[in-house]
Amino acid sequence: MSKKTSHDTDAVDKIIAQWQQEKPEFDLTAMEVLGRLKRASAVLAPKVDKVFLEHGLNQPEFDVLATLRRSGAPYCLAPTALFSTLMVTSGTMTNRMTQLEKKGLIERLPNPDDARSKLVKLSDKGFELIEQVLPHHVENGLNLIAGLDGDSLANLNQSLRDLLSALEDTH
Amino acid sequence: MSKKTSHDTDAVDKIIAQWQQEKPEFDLTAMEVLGRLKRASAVLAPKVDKVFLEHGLNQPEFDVLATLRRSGAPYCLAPTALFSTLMVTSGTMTNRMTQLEKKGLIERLPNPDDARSKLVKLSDKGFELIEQVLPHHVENGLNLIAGLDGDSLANLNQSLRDLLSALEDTH
DNA sequence: ATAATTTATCTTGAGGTCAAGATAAATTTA
DNA sequence: TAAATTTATCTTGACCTCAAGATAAATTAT
Repeated sequence: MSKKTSHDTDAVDKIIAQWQQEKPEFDLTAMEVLGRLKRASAVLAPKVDKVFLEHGLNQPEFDVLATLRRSGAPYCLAPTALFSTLMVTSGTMTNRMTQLEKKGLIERLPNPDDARSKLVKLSDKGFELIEQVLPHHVENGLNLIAGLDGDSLANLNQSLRDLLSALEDTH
Repeated sequence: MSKKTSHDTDAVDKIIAQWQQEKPEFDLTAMEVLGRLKRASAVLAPKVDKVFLEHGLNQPEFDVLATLRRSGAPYCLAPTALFSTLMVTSGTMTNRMTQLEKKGLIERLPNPDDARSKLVKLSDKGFELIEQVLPHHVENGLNLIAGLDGDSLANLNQSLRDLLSALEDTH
């Protein structure tokens, strides 16, 4: 039961130590941080999902509802706006919309400006559900990062922002 | 073409600004950093995969070969060791092994100690392939993080380690 | 030793995603 | 304006993953 004094190790340290042994000639800097990033995502994902599942949603469904909700009234976007923000293909978005419509959480309205698309709108039921889930999601997130002190958190956040803006800059 | 002076924004800043507008009563600290973590993984994944694809492998296949390779000679592990490390189910591992065996990249040997399992071993062909991919993978990783200066990188790495060891500690 | 339990893996069925191609509306060009 | 091109979405088929249940060997208890 190691206290988080300052020099705890994680699963990635062990992986890197193995590579160090087998491939001492490599610069493992990137593999280490990229491995950690991937692993952190993988470990966190199911813990985040848990809250959605308790409300009858899965992560993809939550993502759509949350995107609509945060876009502000009238909570209505074109499919292209949705799948661009969510970084999925149009086919994936079609599939999600079908599911959400089946559940009565969104409605599809004709787009007066462009007959090729139908607008996607949060239904009353969808709005109520997302309003209900959101506070639990926020709370859950705070618990998940509770193990980090303020400095670590601020560092993590800023470094990730740097990384993302560097990556997104490059197209 | 914003230079990375110091205050670049990323996609998550925009998302948080929307939530701020719609839900000013929430503490968004966690959503921000967790969102960034998820997004960074999502943006990086295909860029990492690219190298594997160029060598006829996908990410899951690479993960298996790499795990065997870094375990050291004789590059042979039980399926349980593999799927535990890789955080996937036994069924997923069965599936991956079938694919890799079909490609001749692994062999399955009887386990002298336990007849319930067959050991998974890197074939000569698998060994050669992973040796060939590895340097490109390492190089690619270094390029992907090239946008971060040394301090940011060290901070990111340590914060992620803190987070992971906190999460993994808790069972 | 034999039955009960645990451990290791495989099988099956369902779900989510993507790439590529199909449709159809909007826009541009001739 | 008619043809060509572009844009927005949907359809299809294949792939990867998981959860739950099936199988079979190893271990423990009686």
